[in-house]
Order: sequence, then structure tokens, then C-alpha cells
Amino acid sequence: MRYWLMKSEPSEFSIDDLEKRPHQTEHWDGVRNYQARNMMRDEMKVGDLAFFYHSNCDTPGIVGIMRIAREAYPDFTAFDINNKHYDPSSKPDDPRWFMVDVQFVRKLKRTITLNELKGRPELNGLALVRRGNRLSVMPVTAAQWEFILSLE
DNA sequence: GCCAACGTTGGC
DNA sequence: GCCAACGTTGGC
Repeated sequence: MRYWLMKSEPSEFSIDDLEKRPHQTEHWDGVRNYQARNMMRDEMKVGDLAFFYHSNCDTPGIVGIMRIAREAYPDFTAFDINNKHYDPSSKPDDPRWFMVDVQFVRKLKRTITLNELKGRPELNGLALVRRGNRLSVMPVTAAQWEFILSLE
């Protein structure tokens, strides 16, 4: 089993939105970065756990935990011309973009902010705290996972 | 294959 | 809203 961190802008889709979905499950659409796609498509497995990270908001940080509930399948929002993530180069018979389903596990007792994660030697190598990093899906080691939860 | 222009991400 | 840091695109 592996660990992950996945970013979402809470104004688009927040941990509270996920909690309220039927079965507390939703597809994680809109990833349009090859590195992130490859990790979702090739490495994420049902049962993996992921941090839910709120980006581009007042207090960026980790707000909860979710579980991968379905392995990668074509991101159909890329086929929908009315969707903001529409990509004409992704075709139903040759999809370019993929998504997984995620299921709510729990919220953290508090937001573990990006600010307090930065500069922690335990998190050296975590893409999130590397300067200029924009990856929206990234792997987290077991040690990094445990350390972050110990801050809760 | 190079690289300038452009678009996006996301912290601040 | 600004802008640095990237990733992608497309002309050559």
C-alpha cells in the first residue's frame, strides 16, 4: 500500500464537498499534467491512502485523508466541450487523461499548513515543499506520512 | 531538437 | 492581483 498527496482548490472541490458526496466518493478529475497522470494511471491502487490538500486558498495545507476507491480510468471531463477541463486532443478511443475515484476517510483535527511543513528536515524530498513545485499529485513515503500525522 | 512565447499553478 | 516557476506549444 502506498501513500499520496493530492491538491484541490477548495473553491472548486473541498474536503467538505467530498464528505457530502453519495458514498462519500467522487472521481478526481481535471488532472492535466503528465507526471501526475502517470502516477495516478500506473501506480495508484485501491486501498492506497492520500492526503487531501487545499491549494490556492487562504490557508494552504493538508485537511484530511481519503482512500483510493477505484483505479485509473479515462477522465471523461476531457471529452466534454462544456467542461472547463475539456481537452480536444483526448479522444474517447484514445484517452490522454485519467482519473481515480477517492473516498472520504476523515478530516484532520486541524489544518496542517504548508507553512509548518516547510523547512522540516523530515520532509526533505517531499515535492510539496520544494520551491516552485506545482505537481498536483505526488507520492508520500510512509515515514513522511507518519511524520505529518504526528503534527496533528 | 532548440528555444521563445505563452499559459498555468499556486503562494503570497 | 501579482508574479516566479514551470510545462507546453510550435516555428524554424
